Amino acid sequence: MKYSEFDEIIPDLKMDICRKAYLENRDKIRIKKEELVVKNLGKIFDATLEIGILKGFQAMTMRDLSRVSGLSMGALYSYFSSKEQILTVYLGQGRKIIREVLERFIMEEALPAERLRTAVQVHLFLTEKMQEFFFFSYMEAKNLSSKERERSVQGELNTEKMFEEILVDGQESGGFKKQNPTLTASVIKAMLQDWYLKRKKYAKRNVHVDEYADFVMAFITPFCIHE
Amino acid sequence: MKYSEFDEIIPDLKMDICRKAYLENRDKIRIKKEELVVKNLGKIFDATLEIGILKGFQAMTMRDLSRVSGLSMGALYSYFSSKEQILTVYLGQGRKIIREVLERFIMEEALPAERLRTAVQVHLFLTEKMQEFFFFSYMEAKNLSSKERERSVQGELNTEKMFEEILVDGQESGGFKKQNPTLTASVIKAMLQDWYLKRKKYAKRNVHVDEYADFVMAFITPFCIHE
DNA sequence: GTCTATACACAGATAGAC
DNA sequence: GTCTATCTGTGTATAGAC
Repeated sequence: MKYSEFDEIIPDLKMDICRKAYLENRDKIRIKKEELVVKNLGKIFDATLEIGILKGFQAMTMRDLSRVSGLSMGALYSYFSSKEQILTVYLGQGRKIIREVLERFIMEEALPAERLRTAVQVHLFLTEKMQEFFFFSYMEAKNLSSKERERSVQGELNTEKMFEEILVDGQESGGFKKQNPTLTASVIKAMLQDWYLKRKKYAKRNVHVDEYADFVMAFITPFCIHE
Repeated sequence: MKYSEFDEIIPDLKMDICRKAYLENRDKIRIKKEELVVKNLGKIFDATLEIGILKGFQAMTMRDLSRVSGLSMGALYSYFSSKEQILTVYLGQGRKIIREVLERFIMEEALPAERLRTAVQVHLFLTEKMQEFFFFSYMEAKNLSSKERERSVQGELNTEKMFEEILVDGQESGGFKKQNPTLTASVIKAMLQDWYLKRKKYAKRNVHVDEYADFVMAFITPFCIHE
């Protein structure tokens, strides 16, 4: 699969986050017209991401957010009861959407070697599509409440677990070399994270996500798979 | 080399940072007794690191810093003229010390394969020894002034460049497989960064830094070196 | 539903006593 | 050199007009 194909298949994730955020927080949001809420949540989340990436969530003021989103301070507080809640809801819903997409794509493949390739590709393609969100999410995880932070860490561990299972499966059903699957999954994940944490570096070097995916596969193959 | 050996050879880096910070900022620091300044800079930097890791530098207040460091607000401001300056001086001096140590250890080796192993080990050992500093430095780089942030990015690129040079050298003088040295250096660095960014995860799994170093070498060897 | 104006708390920074 | 007390700006959050 190429990124261009993936990009066409995948739905509008931004809007999904907003709609899900509305549905799960209807009781807390004072505004009632669904269309309006979804539209304004979009403005709020976009602005949060933009400012948050630039100077961090803590340093973002509600006045900043008001200015960039185009909503007044008063309006913002009829969607969220606190600044902290914006972060919690945004990152929480994003995490759910991401998990859904990852699971949907990766479950399709049967052979371990193909599942490994697909997992690497889908992970990279998804982080390419939502690079800013992933970056922001990574950097701001520590500012979440301990309960939410725990969930965030767990989400990362699940991704790693998925790679570990593919590796164990490959070792058992043949074709994969014997190695420590936990550590291997861990460093594969580190390579994938570099793509969204250092996006600008790769852009400057004109490395396309398809090229990076191929490279990562070429790198891990001689260690993981008999040839 | 084992981490335990490295740990014994290496000087007291914390104190080096404080002493260097004093020497380069004598004009800006209102206190004049060297011994006293170095001691109090130690308290200030330790407290900054402790609070900064917990909730981020932006969220740390000068009152927090006063409480944890044991110095009054007034005293803090006779060492630094602003909160921002504490970050700039601390990260800047840390970066210099780190570069010195890296260069000193890695220049010793002659053969590319040995230099690669040493570079991996020294990098991991250094980040193990100063894990909190590296973590903090990574997370707070975006809060630096644009000039200082540029230096920070450049520091990372230099590390990568070092790996790239070892790889190119190995390819030219034989023994290393032909591959893209820039991308290879990039993912090696990603694996090394994971060690200090996810320190707690590895601690929970009882993975020692020596084991991780061996694993990283085992992982990159079949891709980089003819066997 | 959205706005402006404002309350109130707390941040960074400084003055001046000791 | 270090402290306490205090100034002043800015932050989050709300009240109430439209």
